[in-house]
Amino acid sequence: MEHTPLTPRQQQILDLIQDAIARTGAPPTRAEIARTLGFRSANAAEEHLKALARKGVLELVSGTSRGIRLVSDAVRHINAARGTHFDLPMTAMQPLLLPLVGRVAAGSPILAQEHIDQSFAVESSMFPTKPDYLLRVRGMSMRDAGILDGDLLAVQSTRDARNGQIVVARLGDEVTVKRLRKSANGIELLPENPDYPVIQVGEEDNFAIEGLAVGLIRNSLLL
Amino acid sequence: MEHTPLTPRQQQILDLIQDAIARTGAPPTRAEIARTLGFRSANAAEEHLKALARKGVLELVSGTSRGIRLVSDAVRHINAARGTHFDLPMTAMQPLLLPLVGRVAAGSPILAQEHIDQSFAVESSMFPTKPDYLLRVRGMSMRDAGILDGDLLAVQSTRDARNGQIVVARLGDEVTVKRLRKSANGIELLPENPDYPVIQVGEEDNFAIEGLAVGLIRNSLLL
DNA sequence: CACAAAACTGGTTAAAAATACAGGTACTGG
DNA sequence: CCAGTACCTGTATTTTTAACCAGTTTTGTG
Repeated sequence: MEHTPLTPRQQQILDLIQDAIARTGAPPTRAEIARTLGFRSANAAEEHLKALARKGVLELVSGTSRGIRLVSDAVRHINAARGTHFDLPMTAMQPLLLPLVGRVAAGSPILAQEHIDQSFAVESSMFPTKPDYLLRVRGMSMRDAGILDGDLLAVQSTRDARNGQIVVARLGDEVTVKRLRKSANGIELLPENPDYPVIQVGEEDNFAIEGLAVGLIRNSLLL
Repeated sequence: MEHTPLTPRQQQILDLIQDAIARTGAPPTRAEIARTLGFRSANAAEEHLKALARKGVLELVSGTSRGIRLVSDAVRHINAARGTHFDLPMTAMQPLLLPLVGRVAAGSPILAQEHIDQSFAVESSMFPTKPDYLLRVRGMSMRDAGILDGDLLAVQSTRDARNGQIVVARLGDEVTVKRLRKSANGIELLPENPDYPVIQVGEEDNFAIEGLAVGLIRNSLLL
């Protein structure tokens, strides 16, 4: 059952399906195909799928959503997806594996246990300074600095921060992210949200700077 | 993510999902899970999925059929390891080289030329959906969503966005980042900053969704 | 030119699917 | 004993999706 060659358009549809599977883990719907290619009707996609099914490169499972099965023969390089991204030779980058440590208190500080959820590989050149770990931010006390609940803060372990920098600070057993202010009166930790109080650091507070915020990653942007 | 171990039942659900993907090429629906395990209500499956999502072994894509995404095994295995940071086994990660395209207008939109400044390698599992490029955000129109001037927005090229998602949209020659609102009255682009106006999309506006914001990287945090 | 296949637009309909809500049982740690 | 969690049943509602029908435009070919 040697297949009739595919038309360019049909090949495009097939590539799109492979790409969707690679991206999302599931085949696309008719409507998604149509939208991606700019069709104004899902029926255009439907007919293409039927044509591809007739030619034997895929199989349609009737009545089930996303019921498109690629026939194994059509297993080709998934990388020939979209021109915009491509895989990187393994040797080309210098990855750091940064542990993601448990959620930090950011509001009225909650204790943060040093529990490593998982790790992320990031390129060492991604941030101006090499971070040592990622910290999941809890709370909205730094909202106006664009640091939101759930964000991953890239932190460099250091005891040495300058005035005005955003730091990870420990107060007793609790860890918090704040802007540092050193003045004649002593040290203050400033939230970036008027709903939260400024923290005055006392002598007996068991205070320490744990690290310096050097970057931020947000992966919870999608609804 | 063995921080919370799975219950036997939850492990069973997870195995079932992997099996379904292996056999049919797509994740199962709630009803299919329920049927396979003999549940009389699909809601039982729904709740198991939510529990698994809370424990981080999978992700649920809201509103889409079969919207179950398994978090890559590789990532989970790495998590068992500890230490501050260390080099990554070559096989363990799948790096993407994302081009950083020129600045986007975010305020009163300025045109954005598609000029690739440089590229960044990121781990494909860093964001819930695979991005295609990074876009440097210009302006403060999305300030209250925590997207600031200079941030790198991870964008997936797609024409297909849901109501309320943050999109990269083109209006004529200009590119802008806004929250999408689709209603009976038509399409609106909402800024997340009261100082900026809501954009009503007209029929003749040469409007198109360029992509979907899936994540954010800020490397300008250091003073 | 004539004609067919390919490639669509536009609309309809019924099934499939997600998802919320309101319960109900069994077990477990404090 | 109580609260919390895991694990379910059953019902309901709204989207999403597949699938079909009836046309139109484009394109290649004899």
